[in-house]
Amino acid sequence: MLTKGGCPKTALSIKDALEALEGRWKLLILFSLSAENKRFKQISKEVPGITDKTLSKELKSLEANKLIKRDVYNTFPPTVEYSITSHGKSLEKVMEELHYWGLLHRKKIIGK
Amino acid sequence: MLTKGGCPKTALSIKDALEALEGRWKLLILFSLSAENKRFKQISKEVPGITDKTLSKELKSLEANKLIKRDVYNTFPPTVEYSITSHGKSLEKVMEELHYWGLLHRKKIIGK
DNA sequence: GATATTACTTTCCCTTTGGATAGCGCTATC
DNA sequence: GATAGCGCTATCCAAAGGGAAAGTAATATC
Repeated sequence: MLTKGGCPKTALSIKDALEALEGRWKLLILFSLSAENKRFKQISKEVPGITDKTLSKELKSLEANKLIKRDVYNTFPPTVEYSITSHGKSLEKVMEELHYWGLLHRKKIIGK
Repeated sequence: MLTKGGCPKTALSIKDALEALEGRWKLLILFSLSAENKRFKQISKEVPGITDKTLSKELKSLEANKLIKRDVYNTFPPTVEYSITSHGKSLEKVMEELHYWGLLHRKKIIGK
């Protein structure tokens, strides 16, 4: 195990990560954007249960942390395209591990 | 990339994982317990900022998901020992990846 | 007999979150 | 000229979350 259990410095960096990703939406939004660039409405359709207000807030937070990029095109009706940044892509492994663990967890606890 | 971006089934398992781990405390508690078994007060000291009420609630949720185990010894004052289960240990890789990403994120965004 | 100890639970209260709904600005379509 | 489309923002209000502080049980210690 590379991650030393209980080490305070390690705990701090885990805390940093959790703060940037807090809530139940951010990783799901990032995951949806990791497939392809999307517009606001598209994301809201692909992330079930999220409201416009919350989505708008989450997107701002993700942008502030440079995990996604926002491009506005001067058209009508407005076109706003969101894309994942390289920093956002660096979360791929985290999402992968979460994915594997989620499967395991469902088998073990949820879906018995 | 093994995790296919945008795949709905993958998104579902990520959602499962997020639901079991939601909030900013659970992973930190698990991380602290991954070093050694601990009692209530010890945990509350090692997870800075958490209140008794919240810790109590989080521990219950972790136990319900079989991520930790709770052992009560019939002593006075009471002794209650918490330990991580094998299912909890299966989160090691998630924590590792979060740790690495947290370091990266701090370098890139927080600590400039 | 006052105090400390542990692992909580309870109460009070304030802040944050989150849903529902409506609206705006401009164009194209019916 | 009514309506739909997009990407939000604003408002209102109910519900949930979370902190502070005190209480409890039984024993040991001073």
